[in-house]
Amino acid sequence: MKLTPTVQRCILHWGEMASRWGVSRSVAQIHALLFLAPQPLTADEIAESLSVARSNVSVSLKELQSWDLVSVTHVLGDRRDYFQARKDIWEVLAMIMDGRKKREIDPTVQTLRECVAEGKRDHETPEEVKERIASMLEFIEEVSGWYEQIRSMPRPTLLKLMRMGTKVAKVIG
Amino acid sequence: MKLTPTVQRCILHWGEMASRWGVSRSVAQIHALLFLAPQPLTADEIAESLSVARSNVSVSLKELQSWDLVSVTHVLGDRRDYFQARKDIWEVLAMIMDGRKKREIDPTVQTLRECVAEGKRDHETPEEVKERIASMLEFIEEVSGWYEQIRSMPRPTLLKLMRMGTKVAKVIG
DNA sequence: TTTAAATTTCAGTCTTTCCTGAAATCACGG
DNA sequence: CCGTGATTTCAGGAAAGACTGAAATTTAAA
Repeated sequence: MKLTPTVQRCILHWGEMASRWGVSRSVAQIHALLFLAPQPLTADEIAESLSVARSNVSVSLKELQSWDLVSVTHVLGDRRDYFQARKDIWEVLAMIMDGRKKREIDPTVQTLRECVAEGKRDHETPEEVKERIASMLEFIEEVSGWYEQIRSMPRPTLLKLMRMGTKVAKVIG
Repeated sequence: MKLTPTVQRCILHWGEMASRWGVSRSVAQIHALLFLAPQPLTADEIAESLSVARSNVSVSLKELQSWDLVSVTHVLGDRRDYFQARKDIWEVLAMIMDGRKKREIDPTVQTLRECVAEGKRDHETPEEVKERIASMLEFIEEVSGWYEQIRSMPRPTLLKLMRMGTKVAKVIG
């Protein structure tokens, strides 16, 4: 399947951004392709469109599925898997944030908790340093908690809030 | 300068997280070290504490300075540069977000705008795809705009808002 | 079953990024 | 303006990560 120059450009840019965020280029490009694609695609179509190895597509799709960004569908009378991406951008963002929280933030909170606990019986680390570690933990926990709350809000409410911008500040006085 | 096990653990964990976010391990470790350090450190002290090459420290410090996370100070009668990191975690987060917005989000908006413009005279890309690109652009612009607003709020207001959590929703009814 | 298509695994290779150490440059006191 | 110590630059090496292609496995139709 041949990509139009406009689509190519989006996919290429997406791939470049990805590497800056610790995501492999293939994964990002495949995600971009599926996000833009009007219909679900087979792994072979993806491999051909992006000129990457079929096996790479397989691994990358597994990765995208683990992030809940891509799912599999089937076509009657066709054994091949067809892949489609979430199309709702808000959902996409939520999936990515949930994933990063689970994979990076939560383990960091865990480690910091252990460091703080360790600090209790550690007499070589200066108090000031221990306090900074503790306040870092507190900070991450606070932001995490806020994220959970935001996450639980119905989308229209969140949108309304966002669109109020700084005006919410006036309401809460 | 010898690091205590607790401090080492924090620095090591920070370094590991960094690579998942597209930041080099050295940069992250140096940042962690300076963030925890009670006093400013010289480049040599940093190199020794973390067992990395002096030149690596130099480059990494430049990187951290470009993010406005680290600054230079001097000690009377000492020619060497002393480095210190921002200690206010909220400020640290703000610097990182500002930096990523400037380096990744803004160029992405630029590219998407060009893609949308290109789409006007492009007749091979399906309408549906063009629309998805346009809505992606709109989405990023909306979130960016919201970020700018939040960014302009005084910290106490932001904190109050955050701590209200889902309760703000009730206020705006 | 058997067979063939579809998919996945994985060892090896390639790329990219990071880091080092030597040399160059800079900065300041004498 | 020379010399010493501090800092930076940069070419090359090392490490990490990504990608490929062949072989193995799975799947389902015949």
